[in-house]
Amino acid sequence: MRAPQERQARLEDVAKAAGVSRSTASRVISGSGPASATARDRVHSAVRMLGYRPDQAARSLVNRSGFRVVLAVVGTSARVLDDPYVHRAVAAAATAAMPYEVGVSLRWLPRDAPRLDRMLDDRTVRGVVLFNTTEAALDGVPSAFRGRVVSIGIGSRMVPSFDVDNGGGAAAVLEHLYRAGRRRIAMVAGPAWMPCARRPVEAYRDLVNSAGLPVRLVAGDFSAASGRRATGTVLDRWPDTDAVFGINDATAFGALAALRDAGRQVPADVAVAGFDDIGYAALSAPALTTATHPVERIVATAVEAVLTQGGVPSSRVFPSTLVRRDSA
Amino acid sequence: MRAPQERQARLEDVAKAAGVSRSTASRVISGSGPASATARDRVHSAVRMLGYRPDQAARSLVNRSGFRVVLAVVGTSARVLDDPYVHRAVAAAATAAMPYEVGVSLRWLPRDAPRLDRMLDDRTVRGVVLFNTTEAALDGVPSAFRGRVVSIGIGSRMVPSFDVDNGGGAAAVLEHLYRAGRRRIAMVAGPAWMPCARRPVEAYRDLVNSAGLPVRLVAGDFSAASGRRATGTVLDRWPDTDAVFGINDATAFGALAALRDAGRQVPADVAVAGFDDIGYAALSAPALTTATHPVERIVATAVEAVLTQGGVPSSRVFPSTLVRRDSA
DNA sequence: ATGAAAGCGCTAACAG
DNA sequence: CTGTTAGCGCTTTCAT
Repeated sequence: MRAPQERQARLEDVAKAAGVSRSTASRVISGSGPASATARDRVHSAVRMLGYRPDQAARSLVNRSGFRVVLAVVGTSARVLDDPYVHRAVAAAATAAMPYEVGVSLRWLPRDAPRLDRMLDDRTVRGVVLFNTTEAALDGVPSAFRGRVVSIGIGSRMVPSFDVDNGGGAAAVLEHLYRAGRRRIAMVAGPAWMPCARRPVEAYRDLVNSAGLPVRLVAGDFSAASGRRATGTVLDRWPDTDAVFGINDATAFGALAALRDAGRQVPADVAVAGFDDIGYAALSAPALTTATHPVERIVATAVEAVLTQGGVPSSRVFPSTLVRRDSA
Repeated sequence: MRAPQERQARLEDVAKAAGVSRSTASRVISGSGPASATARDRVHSAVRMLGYRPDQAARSLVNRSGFRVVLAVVGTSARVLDDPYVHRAVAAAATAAMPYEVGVSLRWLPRDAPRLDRMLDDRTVRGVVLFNTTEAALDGVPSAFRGRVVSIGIGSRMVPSFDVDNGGGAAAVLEHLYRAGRRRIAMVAGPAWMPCARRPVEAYRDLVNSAGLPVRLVAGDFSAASGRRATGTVLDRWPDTDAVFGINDATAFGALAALRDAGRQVPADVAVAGFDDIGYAALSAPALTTATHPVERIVATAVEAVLTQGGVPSSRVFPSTLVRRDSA
């Protein structure tokens, strides 16, 4: 309802309109400190009347609070930032942070030296969202920063975790393969150092152990190229493999390519399944069987947790469900 | 070289160390206003000595400059933000903006009412990068904001443009199809309202006109689903089509799926080509022939242009080159 | 060319 | 519960 061409209302304008002091107005608006019910009402309606929006720069200055969220991706090289999964996450974060009037930055955190403290004592940084984090990186979070760091992946006492139930999702995929009669199932895993790739591997071990199947495990790096390479290795070492489970969809696409190169029919000769259910999964030839990964919701929740200093954020696991298509 | 556990140096510390006043130090550091050579040297070395970094919040407050870059994507619905192309762009922007200590926000701009002014008088916004913009949206940029708005796509006198040479890239792809003997080439275009999809269509018209080929043009919306649908339409209307050119790779993947459904061999019966050279282009069956689109470089250049208020940014066109694979 | 002084808009003691 | 006062760190007139 504010006249369009006027100068932005300041706190002082609100206070004047409400007939209170700046301090009272500030207390009401920021929700910290006491205020009478009447003062509260009058300030709130003045805010609405004037279309007042607090100046974030001024707030940052006095609170030393920072005005951007950093997505810190742990990895062995800066190329981890090229991953479509990371891209989706950044877009989701930038969208989720929009209403808070804070921006998002993207940064590679070297696995060998995940120096989080340097990032956290940067006054421009309001919070950090960790990706693919390791125990070492989590241990490097000083307790003074509790609540300003969250993790998409494993967490710690200090750092709440927001993650997909990739153990459950992987189990669902593997069970599907098993029920379809597959008995010589290979898995292309992620890098061994990556904690978030562990639960799917555990799900795989659980299945092969309990069903008495052979273990056929090869490491990849989440990329399609590595899926292709690793699947080549699988076919060399265990030519009678009848299913390949990729740690993610990109890996599975690489598997499809390798099987095509080798002249194997999918799913007739070899079934293939992935994880994530990215857009292209419905378009590959054959369309990819996989499990869902609600990246957007997870990231949005994590970003809001780090931005909402109010409630202490608590960890949360997001379900993953099987998506049956043609490849398995 | 600064001791790690000390409080961040302020401008006052620098001034003291350099033996000058805060004003002089400020002038030297921000590079505006006069300063003697000696003062300059002393301030610069004090900065280095103390590891001084200006407090962006304080700067924002006094300069009213803003501390985030908004990527504004024009489209008919908020789902335009789901596009992988947009995701890559956001990630690239967040990376490019990192050293400037500013974050990135992502926002949908309704095609019907691209209200840019609301965004530009938001004090938290340092600059805006437009995506898929229309002439109407560009006309809505007040001249007061010259230099604070750049466009990935078409530009205007007020708004510099950074874009791939998609006309040239499309021409290269089409020429490749023609040289391979294709004479009944269909194109799946983008939405008619989208200016950035026009030049490839012009390239298509140029080829069919000059070579006397039939015009087979169907609209899509950049999605794989639309590519699949549109290719179905093409096959219905012109069953003897021997090539399909998609406005982007996603569209081309949809075309591959449609042709598979229809039992056509690619490239034997029908050649398929796309545009963008995204990661999966090398993995589809068959691998997709396409043209490059250096999104990361384009976005990084645009973001730096909007952040570097110094030089008036000038428009720039980035080359696109043919990538021959198996589908055409 | 340089320094003193006055804010940018907000929050947080501290009295009342 | 409320108002007064003093800054947060920086830039920028305005004298000198």
